[in-house]
Amino acid sequence: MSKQAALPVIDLNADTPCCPPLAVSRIPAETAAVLAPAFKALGDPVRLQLMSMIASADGGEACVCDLTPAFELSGPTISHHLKTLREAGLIDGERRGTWVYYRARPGIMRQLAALLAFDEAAAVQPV
Amino acid sequence: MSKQAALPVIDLNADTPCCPPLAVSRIPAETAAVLAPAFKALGDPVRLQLMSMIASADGGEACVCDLTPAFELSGPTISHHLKTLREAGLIDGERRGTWVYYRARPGIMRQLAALLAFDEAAAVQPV
DNA sequence: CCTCTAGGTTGACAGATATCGAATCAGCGT
DNA sequence: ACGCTGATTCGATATCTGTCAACCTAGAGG
Repeated sequence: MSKQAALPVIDLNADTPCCPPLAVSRIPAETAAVLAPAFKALGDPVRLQLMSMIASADGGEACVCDLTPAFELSGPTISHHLKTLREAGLIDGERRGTWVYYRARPGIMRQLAALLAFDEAAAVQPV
Repeated sequence: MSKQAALPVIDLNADTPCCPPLAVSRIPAETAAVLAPAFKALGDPVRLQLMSMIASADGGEACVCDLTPAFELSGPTISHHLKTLREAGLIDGERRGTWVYYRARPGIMRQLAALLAFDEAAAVQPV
């Protein structure tokens, strides 16, 4: 990474309550355009596993050197998937010496989860 | 791969507690292969809006005749997106007379939301 | 029967994506 | 300096995806 001039990294960092659940009020087109790439990034089995390995890793971060051998895929391919997750705003990478560590961004994950909330309370929307 | 072996409709109906959150334990490859298509289906702005329009519709269902004119897209394109959502197990369609109505499947939505849960309790996993 | 309308299916096409090998970059050791 | 290792970027390619025009199907109503 090193330089991120016009990276499409999503700004939804953490505190933004952002959006009511999908099932409560219709998502505006702009919101959909911003959040869809995050779901898209999770829409690949490899990336979903990568995301889980990173988010559930001890210490909250995972080294690429531990992620790559977990799949029967080449290094460049894993790197590509990590880049996709990064550009979707789901993870954040940091180089420490020889190795690169990734950690999940809790804010956007909570937003996606909130968007998918589907309880009885959500069904009875507050007018 | 992805030559759609058997029925595309996902079996995760409602009651399956299924999986702990992404950030709690590493997702098995099989689970990722099953759930990734659902995220993938939500990874398009049009489908995300369609999903929201359907899930938040009055009575819990929406007519295609109301969905199509909400976008500047052709009928076949909307139909294609609805098929994608249906095959991902996110919605269910029913024809009543001339019109076709779609409604959201709460089970899989709750599963996806649970998978993305990311609270402090999840971060501090029980050893 | 026939016609009309609402949706879905098919075929085709441009653009995106997943994957790899080769090349490149970034640190750490000698 | 040099080489070694981990990670990313580049180039190429096969496949997938979003979109539309054209066509087909299901009901409703003559």
